[in-house]
Amino acid sequence: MGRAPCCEKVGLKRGRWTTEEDERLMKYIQHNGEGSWRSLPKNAGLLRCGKSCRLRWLNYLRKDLKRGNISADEENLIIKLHNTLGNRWSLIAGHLPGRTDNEIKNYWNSHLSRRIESFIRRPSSSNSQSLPIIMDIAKLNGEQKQKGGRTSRATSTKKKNKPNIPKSTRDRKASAEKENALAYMANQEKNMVMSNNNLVKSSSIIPPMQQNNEGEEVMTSAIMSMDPLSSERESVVLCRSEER
DNA sequence: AAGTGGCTCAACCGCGCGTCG
DNA sequence: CCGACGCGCGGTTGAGCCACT
Repeated sequence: MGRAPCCEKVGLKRGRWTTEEDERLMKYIQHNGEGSWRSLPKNAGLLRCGKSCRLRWLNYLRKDLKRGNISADEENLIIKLHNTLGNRWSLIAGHLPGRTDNEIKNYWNSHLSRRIESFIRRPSSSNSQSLPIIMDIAKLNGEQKQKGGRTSRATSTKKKNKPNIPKSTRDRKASAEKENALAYMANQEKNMVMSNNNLVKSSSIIPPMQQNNEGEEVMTSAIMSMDPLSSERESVVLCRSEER
């Protein structure tokens, strides 16, 4: 049983888009507007899945897209937003005009996460460009689920049929390194909370969501900055997310 | 020059949510 | 109320490029 596929995949084209397909899609949307993605390919004469058309339009063909490198300002904003929003790339993208969620997600995975990992691996290095370590108390408490709204894929029960087994030795190595890094980060984060018990008595005491003066629920998170010249924790700031 | 590994990013996949009949 | 449908989202994949040996 299960859910019907989003579209009939038999006979549909996949992979890279050709310029001809791009033009066809752009022309169609210019005349008919966005939406109705399911019927769009048929109406536009494209041998593509509706989803594929939507993705191509949103991530590549839209006029308001900003191409080129992510600026330092944008990068800082991404880091800040990722702290408050987590892996909610579409929300983060909403704060960065002309950038797509896919672009930000890729940038995070290929640039920023690696930089954060490498910084943590060398906490006493003299790298003054190092990023602040940003962490979320809710995650330490094992409370990753957000309240209401769309649930994060990370928390969903996925991979029933597809165990995450890397195929090549290269992939296995990368996977193992990533796991080591994540375990290390988790350990570091726990130590941070424990070693700053003036502010955080115990991660289990601080609720992941707290109420503000208006009675609204807000997420509490801790931003910990580390002096690159010292292995000591320099400061700990409790902050609240802007919106939830 | 050929082989290998690392990186980037466009595209795909699968699932959750909102809407509608 | 319930199920089907369409959309949107986040995670993952893999082709292509580049650097290094």
